[in-house]
Amino acid sequence: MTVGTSAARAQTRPAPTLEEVAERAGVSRSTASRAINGGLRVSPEALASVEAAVAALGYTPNRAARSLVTRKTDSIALVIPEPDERVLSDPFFAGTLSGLSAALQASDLQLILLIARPGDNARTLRYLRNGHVDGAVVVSHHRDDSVAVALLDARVPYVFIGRPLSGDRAIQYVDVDNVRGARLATEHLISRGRRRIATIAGPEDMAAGIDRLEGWRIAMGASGLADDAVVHGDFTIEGGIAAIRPLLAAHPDIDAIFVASDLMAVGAMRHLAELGVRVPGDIAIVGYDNLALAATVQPPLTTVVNPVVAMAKAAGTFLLDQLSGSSTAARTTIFSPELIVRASS
Amino acid sequence: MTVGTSAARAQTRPAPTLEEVAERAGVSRSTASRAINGGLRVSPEALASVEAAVAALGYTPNRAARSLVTRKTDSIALVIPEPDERVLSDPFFAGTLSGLSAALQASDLQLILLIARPGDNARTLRYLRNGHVDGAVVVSHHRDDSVAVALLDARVPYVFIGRPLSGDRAIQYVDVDNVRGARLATEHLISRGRRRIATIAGPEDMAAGIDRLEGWRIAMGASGLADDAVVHGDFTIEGGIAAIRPLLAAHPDIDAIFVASDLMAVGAMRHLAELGVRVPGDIAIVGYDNLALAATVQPPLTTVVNPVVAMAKAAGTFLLDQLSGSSTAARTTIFSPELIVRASS
DNA sequence: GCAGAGTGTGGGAGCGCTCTCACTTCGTCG
DNA sequence: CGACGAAGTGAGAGCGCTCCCACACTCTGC
Repeated sequence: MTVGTSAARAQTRPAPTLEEVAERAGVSRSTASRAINGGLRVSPEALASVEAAVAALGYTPNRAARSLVTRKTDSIALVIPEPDERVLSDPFFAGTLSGLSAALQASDLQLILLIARPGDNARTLRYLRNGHVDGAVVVSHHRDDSVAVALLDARVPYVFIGRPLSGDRAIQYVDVDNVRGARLATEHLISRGRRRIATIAGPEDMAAGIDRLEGWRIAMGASGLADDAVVHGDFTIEGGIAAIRPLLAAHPDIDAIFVASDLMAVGAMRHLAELGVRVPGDIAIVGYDNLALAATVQPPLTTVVNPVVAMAKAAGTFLLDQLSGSSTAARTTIFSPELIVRASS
Repeated sequence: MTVGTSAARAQTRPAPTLEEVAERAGVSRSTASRAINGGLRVSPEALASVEAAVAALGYTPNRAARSLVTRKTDSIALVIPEPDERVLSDPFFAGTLSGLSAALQASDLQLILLIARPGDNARTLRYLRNGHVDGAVVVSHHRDDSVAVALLDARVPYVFIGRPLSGDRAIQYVDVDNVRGARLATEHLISRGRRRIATIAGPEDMAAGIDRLEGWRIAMGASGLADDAVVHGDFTIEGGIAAIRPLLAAHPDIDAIFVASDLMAVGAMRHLAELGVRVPGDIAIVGYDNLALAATVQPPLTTVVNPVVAMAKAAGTFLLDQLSGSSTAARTTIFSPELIVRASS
């Protein structure tokens, strides 16, 4: 009987190596390796006995050793600039994670969360370019993402989720057509007979903010309506609440508001209710994003679908394609927005 | 002039190695390694010249090579059982991530998101125990987390966030005292003169659901009040909405509800409003979690603070301690809940 | 004066894996 | 029937790093 078989030695018992698997299977390390990695050029018998040995030993390839020779890490980074609560508590973030992990499920890639601290961009970039990850998905938020350009130079496969704003170079991204979404929303209000349509726009340093404002302007201009009733918010409920008072003060005659995010729309509706303004009776409201919230507020909110999960999934799939080499062409995918009409308009 | 210096060769230019750093610094690989890893037993001159070489070359140690010999991966996993939207879109999840990444900021540890697919537990466990990560933080949700026990056996340092339900063995976790929180909430309602206090409890297979129900029972029992008005929800808005009708049908005389989550409380309040029931006039409401939402609904919701970020931070710090060897004793940390009184009660 | 401790340094082994290459054993065709 | 390719295999090198060890060399104290 062996001494200290389980308790005493458990903490130091090393993970089984390929060598051990090979020995147990009665083949060479080379054959064992081939058997494990797809089984090409391996006889059925050898394959079977290696598989049995793997199962018996509970073998998992040592990622570090493999990575050292293949120069791949089997992991990709989800880069999140600005680790403030704004990003993480953002409802989109959860969707991004869902979609991305769904896309990665079939593959053996690990998802590494790379939270880029504001000041420490250099560190993040160094990490990305020195071969620690095989690819990167960047959640784009603000204008100054120097990450983008650096990624291009580093030749690391990447995709942005959301059009990055940093300049002129061709960057691969997945996004939804926010201009068109805002146009749909605004045209819907116009078709309902509204004429004095204001907008609570998003931040001016975010692509979604800019594009949705532009879509509203285009729709208003196309119908010959004035596009002067604009106030900016920060995409939060509080921002929506805060926007209402100045908007009504400057434009008391408005009969509809296109709000660039559901959260802001909810805030706006709440404040309007307090002021005794009826929705949609006095003012019709259309939001954006189609959060779960939109269906459950009173009145249910007309809104534009923001297909975050699908976008993230597409980003993941695209990255996978790049990594497998089946697609090397730069590509951007633009999803189509969809209007969901509910009682608020 | 060299041919193809940047464009042509950029994509294949290998990352600088320690060997190159050493050569450039005029020292041996050993000395360079020592200089990079803390600088012990290295002369100031050697240290300086290595540092200069590192900067000049933009050197980053190859993690795989290092990991191969040190048998550490410098990464920890955040394990998330059940990758359905329930978990990821959970507001706590964002908080967990925030807290954890805050705790890890100072260290060089990478955060790997390990999303455990329901059926594929074996794969997750194998990943965890075969040395792919140095430690794990597990977001505990449901009763059957076999992950817990396996982690114990695997001797991988770990912490659970939220008390795991899987059985009798001593498991290290960080949690908030949900029993006490529920008691605080219920006692508050009693002190306000309410006597027929119902509860919308959480799922019976989650620690938070169980504990908050128990806290309510204890408080009710201590005051000699009947603890029969119980209905279960799933911690979502929809769950709160759905709970109201059966609750009122079975107990039409209730004058208060302790709702085990803010989301359910919001749903409940919304449905009560539709039924013409006044809050807090007819029925007082207390929620749980203190989400941002709680402060902005009408009426603002009395609730109990659930310090998710702090808990995650504590979990991260604890894990760090374990990894550095400064603390090996099993430990559980229980945070104190705090009642926030607003207009709904 | 010299043993002993302490300090800085370089050489070399080896972590666990993949991959190239050489080898054997077939089947198949001219 | 010899030549050739294809298929299956194993030996060996080496990825970039850390760490052990041997080797100088300097400094102390008797």
